[in-house]
Amino acid sequence: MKNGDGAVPAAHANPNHRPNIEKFVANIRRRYEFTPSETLLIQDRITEIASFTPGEFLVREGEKIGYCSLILEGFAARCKETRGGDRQIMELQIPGDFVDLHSYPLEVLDHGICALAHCTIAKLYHKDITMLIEEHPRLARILWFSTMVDASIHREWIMNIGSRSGSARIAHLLCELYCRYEVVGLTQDRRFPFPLNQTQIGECLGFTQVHVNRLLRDLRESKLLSLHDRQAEIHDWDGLCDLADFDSAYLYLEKREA
Amino acid sequence: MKNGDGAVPAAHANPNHRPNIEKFVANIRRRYEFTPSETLLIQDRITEIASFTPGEFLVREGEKIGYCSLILEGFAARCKETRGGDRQIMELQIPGDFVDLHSYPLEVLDHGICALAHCTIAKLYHKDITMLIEEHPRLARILWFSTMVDASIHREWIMNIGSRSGSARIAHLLCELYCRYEVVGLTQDRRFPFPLNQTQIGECLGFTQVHVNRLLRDLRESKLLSLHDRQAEIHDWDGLCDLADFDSAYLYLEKREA
DNA sequence: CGAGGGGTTGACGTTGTTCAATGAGCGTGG
DNA sequence: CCACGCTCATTGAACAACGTCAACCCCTCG
Repeated sequence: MKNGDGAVPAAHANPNHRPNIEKFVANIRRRYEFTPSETLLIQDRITEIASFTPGEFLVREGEKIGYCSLILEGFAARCKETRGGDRQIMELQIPGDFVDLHSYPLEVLDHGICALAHCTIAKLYHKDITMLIEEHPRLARILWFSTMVDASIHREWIMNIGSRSGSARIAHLLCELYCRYEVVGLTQDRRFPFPLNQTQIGECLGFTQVHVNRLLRDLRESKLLSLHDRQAEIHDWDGLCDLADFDSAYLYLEKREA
Repeated sequence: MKNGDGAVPAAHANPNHRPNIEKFVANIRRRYEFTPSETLLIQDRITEIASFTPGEFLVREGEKIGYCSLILEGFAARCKETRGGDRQIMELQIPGDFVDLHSYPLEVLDHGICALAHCTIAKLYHKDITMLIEEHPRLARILWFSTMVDASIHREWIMNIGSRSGSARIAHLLCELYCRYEVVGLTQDRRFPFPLNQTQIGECLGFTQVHVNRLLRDLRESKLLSLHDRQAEIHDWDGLCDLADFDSAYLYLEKREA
């Protein structure tokens, strides 16, 4: 899974020496003007790349770490463990997500971050973030905004789990991911990467694996969506949005001032 | 029902009269050093006070407003409406909460904020926040932190609704509120203000009013907690925490550096 | 070849919803 | 003052949604 489309207006003359953060930049540029030189500011603060295999934790619940992780490739989840040993997933993270930027103001993370597929991440140390935003207050605003979109996604998940029917919950999860993948250019036709098994889908939505299986069968038989080979395929986008009562406003995909 | 905007032409006609933001400051001082002069910085930017009656909206979903609301007195909720006309509550807000600080980075709010008891709020305009944090970058960090605690609370609610049993969900809700009320000095013994009816409790937890009624009966009969006269009374704190699997870490109540 | 991870299905128990009726408390207008 | 309408809490009975347990399948990997 290499960066297939080297599209970003060359901030990096030499891609071997700077990490490829084009998907993160795509997320920003969807909402703000963002120049190649601003991209460079961030790239130059990244001194470490790390990778994780499925099941490994990027950060553990309660851990105090001095850096934030930007996902370059792969798939991860914010999660907490219940007393009974089960797990609740509270957000899915895809390439381009600045997944634990929350730890910058919070210092200690209330939840863990677990790789669900092989992940490559870039580390940005808190002290470097501090320097960046002191020199470029505009970046502070953009980063703050980015964490507030996470909060908005959390709220929509509360809505999803608390208020929607079983199949609507799954439909909504897939609608969200489709929209987010589209921003970073990882959809083709109506397909996108979806490495979760049925147990993990259940951990997102508060269902057992068996129940997820039955709901997925319903969705398949209604010709709305299907899952194959760690990919999701949406067969009827309008029908899916309608079932899910999906409105992408909470993802804040529109361009803004400033 | 008229809009509460400017309903009260301000306890503010008198410029010497500064709004009482002591509960907000108590929230900050629980986590950060915060001087009286820093308190003044904020007080002097507050030019308007407003009040709202139960059921009125401080902000409507999708509304673009130019200010943030700090709750001085009362009780409010972040909520969204479902297609079916039902409502999901995603966070409860008490005095001292900077309830829609989220709108500062987001500009438009993805959810509404509804008064559940008579509320008095102080308005802080976005342009004034911008000036404040430009001149005092430390405030930016404190405000960002404050919004990240909201995100952490959202995550715990996802956990609550997605993973806990019926009575544990109610127990957890009450444990959280007790801890937050204690920070702002509004508990006495094991009692604190709790103006929600059973329907509204259901809107927080994804239950019907009828089911909430039965769960509350169970909690009462287990001598864990009871609700009277718009107040909650906890009879067995340890037992309640145990049932709820409650750990206050996600509220970030400890003092921090910087 | 067997072990192990994932998906699928059936039978049955539990949790939560729906519909409906009843009562307690409280404010309003006659 | 009482009668009335309103909100809120309470309870029962029928029903739907979801979980639990268990079996079985397919595929991959060693």
